[in-house]
Amino acid sequence: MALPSTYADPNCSLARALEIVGERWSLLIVRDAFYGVRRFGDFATQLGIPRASLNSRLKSLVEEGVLARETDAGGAIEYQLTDKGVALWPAVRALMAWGDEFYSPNGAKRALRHDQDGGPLDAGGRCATCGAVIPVPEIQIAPGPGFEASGPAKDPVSAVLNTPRRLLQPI
Amino acid sequence: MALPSTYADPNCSLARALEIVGERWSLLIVRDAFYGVRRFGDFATQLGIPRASLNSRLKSLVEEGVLARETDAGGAIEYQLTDKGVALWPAVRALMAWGDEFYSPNGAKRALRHDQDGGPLDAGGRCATCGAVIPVPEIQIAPGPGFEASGPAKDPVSAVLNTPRRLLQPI
DNA sequence: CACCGGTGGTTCAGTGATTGAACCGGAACG
DNA sequence: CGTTCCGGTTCAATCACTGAACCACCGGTG
Repeated sequence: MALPSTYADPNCSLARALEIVGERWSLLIVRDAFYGVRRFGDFATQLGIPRASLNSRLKSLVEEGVLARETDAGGAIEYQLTDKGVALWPAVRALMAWGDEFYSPNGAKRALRHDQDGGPLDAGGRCATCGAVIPVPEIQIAPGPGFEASGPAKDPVSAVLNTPRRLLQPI
Repeated sequence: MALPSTYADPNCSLARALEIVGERWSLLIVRDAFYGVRRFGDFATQLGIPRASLNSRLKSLVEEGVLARETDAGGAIEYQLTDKGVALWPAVRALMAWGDEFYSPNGAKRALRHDQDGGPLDAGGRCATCGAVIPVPEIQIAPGPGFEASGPAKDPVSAVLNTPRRLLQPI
């Protein structure tokens, strides 16, 4: 989306939201951030996105306050979801659910569970066991019935990502 | 998004979903379809989208089965949401809610209610009065507290759209 | 200090998509 | 007939994305 002329409609929050996360790659970067990816190089290899595009997207996501760019103890740069970024989870989940429903005949590619009690999450993000809406850090993600294993993982990062783990847990 | 090389990741339903509705304008077209817009010209003036782009998007959405292109009794062409298109509602609602939360300080720009009993809908699409998850055709949409009236409506279509009405109800 | 690998980031030409404005053609109307 | 409405197309100009090579910094190591 062009920065100069945007979607314009001042009374549509969807248009506003899409100005931020509607560009190519943006939501996939956010998804990876939910999965625990934090490093520039990991985003690049994981998504297969050109480094120039990745840099531009990270920059705009940081500007908009969806991601925070931080230097960790070892001096390495880390991109982490802010609260505003984490608030995108329902949208990400809804789109994933739609993709699962219409393009994954064998069931969800990723199964979501409540990490505390193991209950599966319904379409609304509610745990079937305890009935509560589960906060993001307590959500466990694992390969689901529709997952298609493509041989042993190519790179170490996706190997880790295809293992059951909690959202936001750093790699 | 390019048709040739896509997001690739075969195990991510988000990537799959974004291949369909992730292109510029696509989700806004779907939103307008929820609002009841059905005609080519109405989409064009309502969204301010170039007609060539609109045509290309409508074509791909029809190909993907999100919209259906039909000729009505009077011979006019109408684009309507299919069941698959209507299934995008939770994603659209989630993104609208995110936009409202972070970019509309005075509250939601559009208020959602259960048409049957007038109960407001929560973030999960549940009616506060009857407690049920409300099906799309029973959802009423109206200007909310964050709505910014910009003088009398310019064109008759947006005039109608800024009036309380049910989703999917043709203009 | 010279060298080295890892990592975040930049540059740049080539390609493809988006834009806006003008144009096309059929159908309904007078 | 001439006009208007409407879905759709054409086209040049612009803009964004891509891929591959390159750069700069940093912390070791010899």
